[in-house]
Amino acid sequence: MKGIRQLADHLDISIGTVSRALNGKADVNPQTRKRVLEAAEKLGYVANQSGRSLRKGSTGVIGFMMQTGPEITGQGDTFFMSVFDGVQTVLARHDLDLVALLCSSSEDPDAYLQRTVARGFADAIILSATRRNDARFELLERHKIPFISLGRSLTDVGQPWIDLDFEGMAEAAMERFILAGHKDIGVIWPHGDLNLGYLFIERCRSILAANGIRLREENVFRAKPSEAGGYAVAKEIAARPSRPSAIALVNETLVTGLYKGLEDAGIQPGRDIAIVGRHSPHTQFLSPSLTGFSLSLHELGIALAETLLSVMPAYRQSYGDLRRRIWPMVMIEGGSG
Amino acid sequence: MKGIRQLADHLDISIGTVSRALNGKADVNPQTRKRVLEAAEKLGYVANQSGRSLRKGSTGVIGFMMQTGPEITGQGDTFFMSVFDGVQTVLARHDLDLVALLCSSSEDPDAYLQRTVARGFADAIILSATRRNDARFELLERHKIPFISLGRSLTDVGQPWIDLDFEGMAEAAMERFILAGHKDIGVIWPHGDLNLGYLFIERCRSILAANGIRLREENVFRAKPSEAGGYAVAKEIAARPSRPSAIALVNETLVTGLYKGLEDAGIQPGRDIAIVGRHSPHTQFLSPSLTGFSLSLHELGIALAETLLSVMPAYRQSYGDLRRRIWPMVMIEGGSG
DNA sequence: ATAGTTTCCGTAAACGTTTACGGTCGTTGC
DNA sequence: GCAACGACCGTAAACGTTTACGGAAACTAT
Repeated sequence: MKGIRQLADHLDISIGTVSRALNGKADVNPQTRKRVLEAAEKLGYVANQSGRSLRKGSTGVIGFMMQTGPEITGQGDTFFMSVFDGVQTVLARHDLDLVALLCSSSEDPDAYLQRTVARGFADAIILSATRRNDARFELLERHKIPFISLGRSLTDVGQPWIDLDFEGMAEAAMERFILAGHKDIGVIWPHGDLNLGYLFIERCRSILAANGIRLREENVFRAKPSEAGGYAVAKEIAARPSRPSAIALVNETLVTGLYKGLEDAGIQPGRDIAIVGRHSPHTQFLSPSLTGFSLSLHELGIALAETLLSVMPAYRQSYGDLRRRIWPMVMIEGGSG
Repeated sequence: MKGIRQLADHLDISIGTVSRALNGKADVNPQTRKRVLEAAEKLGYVANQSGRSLRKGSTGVIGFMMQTGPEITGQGDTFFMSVFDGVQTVLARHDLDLVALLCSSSEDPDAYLQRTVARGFADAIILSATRRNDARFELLERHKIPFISLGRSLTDVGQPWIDLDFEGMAEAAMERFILAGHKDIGVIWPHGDLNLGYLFIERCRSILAANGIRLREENVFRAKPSEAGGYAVAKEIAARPSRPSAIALVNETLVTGLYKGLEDAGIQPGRDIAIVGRHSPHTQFLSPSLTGFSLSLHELGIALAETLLSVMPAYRQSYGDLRRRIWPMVMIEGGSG
């Protein structure tokens, strides 16, 4: 089945009527509509995307931009797959499709985004891996394409965002450490320019300061957001003449490597060093069990989708004024700290 | 910058010339081409995707279909992100973009694919999570859209594929077990209808049979491809009056849960039960270290891209006749079996 | 100087839709 | 019996590109 032309010829009616029938417009005889629908189904006709979006000016696809490569910046990828699933449950109700816009690790994210939005590929976009200063925000604002971000940035063009409560996490972790009597506290700061790292570190620093404790610079460990990164930090800690008695981290992939590295050095998590981190499917079987923060990724996805729709003119009225949300996480107590 | 029309008016030349200049056609004055290119750059003009692909009949995008949801079917975690990165290094050379076509776990994969290909969304498609019998193959064949698959299927329409060497893995694992004197051997078969499970199990069975050992049915454990799935298998094993002395598995996400579950039951991997599995970033810090199979995901991605291009008419001549490949994995000896 | 050739550029058609507009026919209201 | 109206459908323009075609210069060869 080539196009609407063939379908119309086959039914011996005009393409206008066929189009109207297919799109559920009002002024078409119920009976002819039925004929059209059945024929389309039988012949497997689906409207060509290019023609349709050329005419309508919209594509019906929502893009979720993410970076590829062996090190997922900031999150693991079961993370995204679960979030996507939540996003789609909402989008499907509006006949919108979600695709992942994959930016190669060897390409500049800003240039990539520039290219794909100028091409008119997606009607709206969800950004992830937001950086401290993120030029993508201004780019999308300039192009007037609706978007939201998973994560805040210092760059602010007024768009809504949802961000995990890294600051609340920092507070809870630090207070827990302080209450337990720790004086020498360390923090792992994932490599890269992701804003979440800054948010976390700065809040840790201020909470400690408020309690008369100084976060010493040598206790701020930079690490790649991967198992190997966590392992490297453990080695570094082990090599210190004096090591922190507690450590907090924000990236869920680091923690397994960290555990292993510490154990290899004879340092037992929970006994010799307290650890507070993030939960993921990979952390559930650590021993001692991890004290960490957890959230429902599916629900996060739903919230992202709803927030995005709230900034899309065509859907704005159905969804209220969802602006910015700090997404809460719950702490699950374990034996690690 | 709206369209080519505005750009042409701004330069005071015709849109035809602008288009030719932009697309690197021969008959355009080098000087005007320079002018056009510079103006396009300055004004941020990029050709509209819908108009372009409507006219050309091709979109310049390659789709990689995958399922979303908390359980990545068949592969874990950073697997796909690394593969994508490899794919993109090749595609970028041809100005092709890769997007992930995300099929929600609540949607039928066949229907999803039907919809997206009929819409003319992508020029070519890479399929993953291939099932034992996979109707998607016939669908794409019928629509005459170039595609390959990561994984074989009983359904065969002649398209190229690349598949990990699960059978070689089965052979190596079984022979290793046999050589070590194991008589009671178990296998973990991931849930679902993925073909790789069948390939693995059947080859295990035949190798054992050739050595006079019968794979007992109660030693074939079905498990979800997740950490929790591995843990559940361990519990099941532990509950047995007599348990297998060796176990092989094909999914890399299972193994951490399996380790943990066994240890919780006082069964030590490597000492009380031999384990052979798959390597991934998450398995690198297990102790005892895993005896498992490993591969370069980046190179796999490159191979996938080249194979796909070899079935696309526009690129066929640049890439030879890449047909079907069993992708080798290397075994890394560890302490687990 | 003329014919032939090359270089460059403009014109217009085509790709597959959607939709504003207008037209036909039958029905209703007076 | 006529006007007004509603229900339905066909026509054609428009969306932003690419590209086949032809034509106007400028250049070359005779």
